[in-house]
Amino acid sequence: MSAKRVDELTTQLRAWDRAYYLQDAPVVDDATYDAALRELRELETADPSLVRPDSPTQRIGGGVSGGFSEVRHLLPMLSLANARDDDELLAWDQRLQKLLDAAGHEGEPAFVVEPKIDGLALSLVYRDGLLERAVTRGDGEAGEDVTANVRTIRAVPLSIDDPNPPALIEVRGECYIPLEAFKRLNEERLDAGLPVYMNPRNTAAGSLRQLDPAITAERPLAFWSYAIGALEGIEFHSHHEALQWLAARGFPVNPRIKTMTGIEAVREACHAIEHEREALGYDIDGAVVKVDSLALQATLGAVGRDPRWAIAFKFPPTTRTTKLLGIEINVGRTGALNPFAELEPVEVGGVVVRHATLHNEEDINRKDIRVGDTVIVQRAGDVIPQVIGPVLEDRTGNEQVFKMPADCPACGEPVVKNEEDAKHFCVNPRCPSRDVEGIKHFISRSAMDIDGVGEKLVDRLYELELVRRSSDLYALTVDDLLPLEGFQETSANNTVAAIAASKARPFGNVLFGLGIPHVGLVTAQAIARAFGSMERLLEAGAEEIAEVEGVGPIIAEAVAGWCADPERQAEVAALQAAGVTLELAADELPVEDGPLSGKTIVVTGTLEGFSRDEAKDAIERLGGKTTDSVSKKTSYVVVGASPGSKVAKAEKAGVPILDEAGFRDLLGL
DNA sequence: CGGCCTCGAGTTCC
DNA sequence: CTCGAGGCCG
Repeated sequence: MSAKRVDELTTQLRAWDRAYYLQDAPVVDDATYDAALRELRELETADPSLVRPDSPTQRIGGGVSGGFSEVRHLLPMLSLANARDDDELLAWDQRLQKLLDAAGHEGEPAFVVEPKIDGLALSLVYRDGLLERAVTRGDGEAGEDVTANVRTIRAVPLSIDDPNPPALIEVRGECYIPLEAFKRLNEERLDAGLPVYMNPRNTAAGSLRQLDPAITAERPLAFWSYAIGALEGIEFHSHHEALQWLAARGFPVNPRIKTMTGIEAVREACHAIEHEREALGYDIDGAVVKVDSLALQATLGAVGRDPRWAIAFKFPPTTRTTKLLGIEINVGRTGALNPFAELEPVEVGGVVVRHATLHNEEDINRKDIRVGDTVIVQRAGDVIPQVIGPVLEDRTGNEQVFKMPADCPACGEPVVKNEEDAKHFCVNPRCPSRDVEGIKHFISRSAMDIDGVGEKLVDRLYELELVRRSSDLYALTVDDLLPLEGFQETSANNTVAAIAASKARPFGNVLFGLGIPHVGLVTAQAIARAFGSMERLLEAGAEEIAEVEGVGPIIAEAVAGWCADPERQAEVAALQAAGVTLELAADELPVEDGPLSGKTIVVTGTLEGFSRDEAKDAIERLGGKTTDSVSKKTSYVVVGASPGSKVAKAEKAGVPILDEAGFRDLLGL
């Protein structure tokens, strides 16, 4: 009896959810909806055996979570290349046509054009039809597990409406807050005397990161599905087929998504969406164009992290005008003088902008930006604000043309500018600004990752002459910190401990932290692996350094020059004395005698189970070497999806070709 | 030598 | 995220 009623109520509530979120047409008032939900909850309380995992009452169930764990995506979530205007869109189409012609495809491909929702990308994994996991995009490789919070979003189905759901399907889409709901939310907050939220996107992001799902449940989050990721037990042939499949099974799919042929139709569709922008009821920042056929998508592949088969057509960003109060200069750790605009605060696209970068003197003068001008400020999406140019009609004649100072604003030494460089440089090696920025670089996440020492603290420690070089950090004591404002026994202890903990950072990160010009994290790690220790690197000459993969004469010279400087050598010695790791750990050492020793392996195309880095890591851990180009010396070429020209080259050179399964065998997996 | 790709450096805001 | 520059393939 009750079981039947539970079924009825579940079906009814789901239909209402769908009407509300999919057709944007609520068919019942809140009271009726709540009454049905309450009745269902009572029945379930009376007989807990009736509770189904996908019952509408089970949206808030997880309780308070203890933070969010990082989860690796089943397949990387790619980013999108941008087209800022029609020309760039047409250029993309031409590149596409050329690649397709080369691949023997005839005629124009079909495209799908979709509004690009300004929200947060999510990955929803359904196993056997039930929502198992929801993860934020993160860096594309791994994101945060927000399952408990996403379950509270009524637009997200807890189960797939299908009697025979696939074993596994990853649904991707955008979580967002509709503008109307956002306005209402802010009105409620005003009434309650709470501060209002700035914009829907950030509020949606904040809502998903709530530790208590009950709070997330109260936020008006919505969802559009727009892609499929990992799959098992089902196959699609085109993007629009996948979207239709989703729409038929209870997933919200944006009704403005259209399929068409020919770039001219695509262009018109993009502009049509742009014209509708204000009337949509949610924020968008462009249109996304995708090649419809999944086979063609595979043929086209990706460049870096951007798939070649899709592009984001960006709408011109929101712009505002404001007054340019002044132009200030930062001196970076490399000595580069970076001018930035001091602006009268102005709200652009939901954020108050006070500063904007101005790149260099030439750029400022080419745009004819003068201090005192009314300037146009632009902010695309949530990207860095830019000063586009002056409003010439507002000129009074009192504006000042900008000139880069002749002396460094931080140390007063003369500034140097080479003809061929765009930037001015302070070349004083003891410039305080360069020192401080160097220390900030040292503590940064990718370098020593010293939590508990922030930029402000570095500034203060430098002023107080407690820390003048990075190595001085390791001499800091609790007694040094206690007199500083904001430090108690506990916080001082934590800071000292965090600094000490950084001594164990891998050599590659330490080398990066030293701040050698042209040496970023990737290059630092390559050099670290090639030399094994700081000691060996210091002995090496430029020529030997240039043999490292990805290092040419310019970088090699920069490294050798750095190593030859007695002051740098003293700094290295101080770090050594402090106990900082200056050599590879045992598990990072090039394996002398592994199963792949002496083998050179090239990986091409996209592998299912490995990112490029992971594949490289796995090979190196077994003693093998990886390179990018196929030659007679290559032992194997590992070929993933959508490979490039390397396959043909491998065949020609008679190099054995492995697919992913063969690669796993090789690795002994 | 030209073009493509990858990497480095600096930046803003919450 | 973007711009510029270094490295490397063709």
